[in-house]
Amino acid sequence: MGNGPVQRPTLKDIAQKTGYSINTVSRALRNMPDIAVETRERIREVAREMGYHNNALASSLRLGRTNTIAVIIPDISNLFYAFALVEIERGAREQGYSTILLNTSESGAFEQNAIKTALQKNVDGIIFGPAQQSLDNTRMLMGSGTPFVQFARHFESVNADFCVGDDKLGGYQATAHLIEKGHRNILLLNGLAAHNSSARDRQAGYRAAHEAAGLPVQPDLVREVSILAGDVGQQLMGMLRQRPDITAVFAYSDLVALSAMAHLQQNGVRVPQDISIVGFDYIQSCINLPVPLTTVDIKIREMAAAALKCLLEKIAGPDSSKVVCQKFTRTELVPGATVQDIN
Amino acid sequence: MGNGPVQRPTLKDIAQKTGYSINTVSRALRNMPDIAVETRERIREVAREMGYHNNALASSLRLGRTNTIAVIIPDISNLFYAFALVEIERGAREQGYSTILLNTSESGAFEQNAIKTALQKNVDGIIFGPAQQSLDNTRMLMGSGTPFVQFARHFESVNADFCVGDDKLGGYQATAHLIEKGHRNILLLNGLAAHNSSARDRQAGYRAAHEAAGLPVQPDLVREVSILAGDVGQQLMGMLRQRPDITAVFAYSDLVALSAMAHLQQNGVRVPQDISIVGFDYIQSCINLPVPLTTVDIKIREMAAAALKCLLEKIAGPDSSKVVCQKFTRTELVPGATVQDIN
DNA sequence: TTGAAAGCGATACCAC
DNA sequence: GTGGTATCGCTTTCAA
Repeated sequence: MGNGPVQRPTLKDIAQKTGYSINTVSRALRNMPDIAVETRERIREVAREMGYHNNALASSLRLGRTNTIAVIIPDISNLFYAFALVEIERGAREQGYSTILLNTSESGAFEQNAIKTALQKNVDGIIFGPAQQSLDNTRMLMGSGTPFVQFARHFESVNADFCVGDDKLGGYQATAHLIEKGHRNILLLNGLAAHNSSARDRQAGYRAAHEAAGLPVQPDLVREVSILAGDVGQQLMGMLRQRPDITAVFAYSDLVALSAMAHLQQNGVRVPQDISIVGFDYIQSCINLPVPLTTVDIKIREMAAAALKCLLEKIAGPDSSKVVCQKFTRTELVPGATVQDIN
Repeated sequence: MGNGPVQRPTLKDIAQKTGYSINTVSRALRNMPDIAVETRERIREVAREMGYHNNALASSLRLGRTNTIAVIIPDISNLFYAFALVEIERGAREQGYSTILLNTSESGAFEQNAIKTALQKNVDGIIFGPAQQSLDNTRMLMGSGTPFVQFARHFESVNADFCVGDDKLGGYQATAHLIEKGHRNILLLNGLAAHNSSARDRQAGYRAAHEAAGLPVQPDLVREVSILAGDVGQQLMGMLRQRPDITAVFAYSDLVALSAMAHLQQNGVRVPQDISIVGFDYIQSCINLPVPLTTVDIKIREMAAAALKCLLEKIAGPDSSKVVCQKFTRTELVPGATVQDIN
């Protein structure tokens, strides 16, 4: 019979073993200056021997601070969010914070649970990539008193911090690029605009580019696909049958664009000879793909770093309800080899 | 002057407002049966009004359980780990656990800190994807009493739980496939084998396939690249200059393979006409890429699910030092379009 | 059915 | 320099 799981040693245990009080042990381990050097060394040595680790639960309870932030995002398997997370986690770690990840799968219900979990765990702050199924979750967050920053998407209707890309500009750049290359019938394979500020803004940019060029926006060329499920293929191939005059696709994201390309290829449609494609996000800034996708750089790292910086400022600041940062990272067109000049 | 950050309400606050004791409030909120229905409803209503959230710090401290697991992995921006994480996070959430993510960037030092953080936060268990810079960190984990499962890579020299792919089998399958298609000079673009059981085992498979076919292993055809940095290009192009008789590449991972393809393309080398490529991981099971890469399915989801299941069993079980699971997920060759038959 | 009090492990204030 | 003691917010005996 084993002697059961070994209990982790506590300050008390060290105190008993060394003969000092709990208080002294605590101060010694934290390198407080008012402890005799010998005492400190002795205590630290015993602590090491016993395999002592500070119990963050107890510390945090006492200190009212967990040195933990939560990252709540719609889909960690989306490279955009994955890369953002890397940046956030790294930056947070450097500042002494650990990161709790909560994935919402674009679901409002999961998101609500995620927020509750984060609040219950007393995180010091939250990087919040809203699924935007409803405003309620954001309101809950605002009412909680916990500092948070909206990331990648945001609600225009509330006054809160955000770091997002300039989606309208990006949508404009992508579309204008295609128009410039002679394309007139451009399919917008958008995300679900009803619930997604990025999708809405990119669409606004698409529209603006048409207007600037004196071209009509053709409503049937604006389609929405589920970003997650990847039902891109059917939508796309269906559209191309209906409107064989389509010569270009502006995709909501690089992932949608890549998925579209995969389906086109499977159906013998060549990119860019038959169809031109522009994506969004520039995930190739983080990963080497053998597909030189023309896309819009949304500055993933910059956006992530800005969001973290903003959050840490809010955490340090006296008033978490004060808006510190409402930032649009400036997008940039990245030419690749997926757009054909048909002029 | 604002009235400062609003303090989160506690049981005490609710007790004062309702006139009941802290105890009663606590029991009411947890739906304990020995509370009058009216009392319970009244209390729950007030709690809702006040925006009460259970303080998990205090609960956990008292209960000795955090309902949190840590995932410690080398690189979350690697799609293999990203997809695994999605699976783990989802499964954990379904079982009432939240997930702390700790990224080690393949660094032993970061890994040590990550483990300390996890232990200090009293996570109930750890999914541990070792960077394998040294065995020390794993030993620390074993000595901690906290249940953990090695994920994706593992140390053969210690008796602990793991869920990994059958890397040797996979390496064999990939290499045998190339040999079968007539390739004789196969470049292995491996990870750093000194510190990585996957790299070692895949190389062993590469070797075994050669032996089974009666072919010599050519030492200069085995090269190691940094998986992270992506110095794939230089290594690869250099090798091809040195050994123009190379007709195929077996890459450590799909990411390395994709990166290799990108560089080949930039240098006018065609895949598969000039060079055949086989990858590893089958990330296309999770993402739609317009590159039909021939690869080895390592069963990401299955592996992740198995690791989580194993961990939860250990958490529930009486003795966390008892080894519950040492699993190799069976790999499978996935034919794509990046291998040329040159027979 | 409800309340009082102990205790989880750590930190901070105040004596000595 | 060092040691008591209250406290963080919650759960759990044990009484009433």
